[in-house]
Amino acid sequence: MAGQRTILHADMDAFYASVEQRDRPELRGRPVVVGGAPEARGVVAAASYEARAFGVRSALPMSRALRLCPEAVRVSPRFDRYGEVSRQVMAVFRSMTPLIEPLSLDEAFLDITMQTTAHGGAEAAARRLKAEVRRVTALNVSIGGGANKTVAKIASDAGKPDGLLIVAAGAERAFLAPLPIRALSGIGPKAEALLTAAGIRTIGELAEADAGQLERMFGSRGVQLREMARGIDQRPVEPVQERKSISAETTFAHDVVDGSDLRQELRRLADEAARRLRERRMRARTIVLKLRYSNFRTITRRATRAQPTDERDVIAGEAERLLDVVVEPGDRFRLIGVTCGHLSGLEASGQLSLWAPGDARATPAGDAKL
DNA sequence: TCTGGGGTCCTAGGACCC
DNA sequence: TCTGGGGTCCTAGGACCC
Repeated sequence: MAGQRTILHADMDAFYASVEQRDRPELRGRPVVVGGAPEARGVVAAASYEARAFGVRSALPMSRALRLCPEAVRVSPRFDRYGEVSRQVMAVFRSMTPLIEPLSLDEAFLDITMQTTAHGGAEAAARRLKAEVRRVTALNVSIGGGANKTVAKIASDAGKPDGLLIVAAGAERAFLAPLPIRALSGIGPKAEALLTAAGIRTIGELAEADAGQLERMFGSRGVQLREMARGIDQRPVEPVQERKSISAETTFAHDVVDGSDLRQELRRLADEAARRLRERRMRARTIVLKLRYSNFRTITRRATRAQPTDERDVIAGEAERLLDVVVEPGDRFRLIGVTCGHLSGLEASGQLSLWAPGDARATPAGDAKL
């Protein structure tokens, strides 16, 4: 049995919106919404706390967000910029422990089990991290801590914004019990609806639920969910994770019927995917074409090749072949995309290559997945 | 109100082999 | 005349996360 661990979950507050407010002082104190234009069918990628007061949330259609909050300033995302700031933040985390697992540009797990004593406890360590992130980036980070990932993650959410909440050893189950099931990572709209229909609304009720019933509802995941609800979670913090796919997709501002328009965008996406494959010194064996019809029905079609590739023309050719099989005259599409999967490093496909820092999702440079 | 773009993981069925 | 079991690879769709 592993001993008691100390896991932190660090999560930047309203990250993209906060970076914009920091970089553009005229935006401070105002509702800021980062995301695509409403005319281009954009959605909200991040909303400042001023905007959240109007009910604006991530993933909301931008048209609706701006109706909820007409005085909001919409800002197009600058992912390169967020990436730069992310690297600074991850470097701060890494200065405390090498055991960090980035989950996105603005979020990471840290295993500080070995550092806790030296820092005078988990709370002191978290306080130090918050101060250092603020010093380096002038941004706020919320930190949650506890015996495992589930507890740490929910604790960081519970403390937001600018939060710091450490759940004491032994108090996990009592901490989780009153919270809604939706607070658990892994329970989305569908699972929530199923559980609610079964009379299960809180994490505490999930912890007490019948194992057989959960297994019928969710398969093997059902029992895992109940364990999480009981505050039990042995998943390690994994600093290095292999990238499994690279994708590029476009939602058209207006539905597309014309085949040559589809083809043109598809070639552009293939080019983009190929470029990113080469950047990471990787090759793909599977090419996946993704199409979303105007009625939102989404299909995928894939082709697996004997040899991995990073060539634009090969990727485009496979994707176009799949497109020809699927598209019927008169079909209307709102999205087209390409995914390259079944990835291998160059050395695995017969070429000499040194270890490439871009290969892993988490790297020493703090390159979170983009 | 009309739904992004980047990902991960899981399930289930079919082909094929021994 | 009826019909194994295990393993691997592949495909399509869906739930979920940030």
